[in-house]
Amino acid sequence: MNAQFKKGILELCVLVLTAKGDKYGYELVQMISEKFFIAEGTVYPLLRRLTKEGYFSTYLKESSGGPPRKYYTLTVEGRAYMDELVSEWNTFYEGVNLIVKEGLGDGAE
Amino acid sequence: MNAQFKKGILELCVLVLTAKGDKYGYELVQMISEKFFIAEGTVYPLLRRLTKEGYFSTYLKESSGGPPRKYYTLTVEGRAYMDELVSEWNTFYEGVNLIVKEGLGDGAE
DNA sequence: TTTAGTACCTTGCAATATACAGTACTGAAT
DNA sequence: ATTCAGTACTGTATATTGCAAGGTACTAAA
Repeated sequence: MNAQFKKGILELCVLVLTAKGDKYGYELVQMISEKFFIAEGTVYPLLRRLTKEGYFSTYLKESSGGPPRKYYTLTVEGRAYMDELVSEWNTFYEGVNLIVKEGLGDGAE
Repeated sequence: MNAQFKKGILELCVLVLTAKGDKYGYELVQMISEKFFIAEGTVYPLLRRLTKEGYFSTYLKESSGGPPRKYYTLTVEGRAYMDELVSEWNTFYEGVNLIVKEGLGDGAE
């Protein structure tokens, strides 16, 4: 999968995936990996950055069968930022799809 | 518009927009600008790179009302690469939309 | 002659995904 | 007992690419 496509989108992904409930890093890696390849080394720095920017708060929790997990909770600002990104994403991907349709010419232009 | 979203996608855009007929740089800038913001300084280097990589061939043509235009013609390799990118894009945006749906929970998860 | 529009080019910067390397815990297989 | 796979998090160096901001140069209208 084209690595460039993911720029900015992974941010959107981790934000929306924590919207309905706290998630830990490794769990997010697995959830996103179901849809397309993602490197572990990408997610953790991203989560740290978003936390630093105030979009997440975190807490540790013990795990049976491994080291403790760091859970990420979306803050109020995080939720607002997520809404903004989702809205931008919708505008964006629809625009791209129009261009693709226009270019490939399935009779709709 | 989030600048990161466009990484790699502008490449896809200029390729598909030349699929049905040769286009010149400024024209591509205008076509893409109808859907979302794009900086002129982004498109020209991109077109040069894709030409260097063998995906475009070019020719100059006089214009009434301005300097000569540089037209870009999609090569056979360019078309193959475009097909690949379109396919990757489709997989990608559908994956992202599933994640967004999953996260925002409109009952479909 | 000055401005707006057309049309192209170039450089430096910022953002971010990846590769790669490392730490550390648990449990099953050798 | 030890090795390995899986879980879980951290950190750094690198490559790619979009943007800002500058520039050149042509035509036509104010």
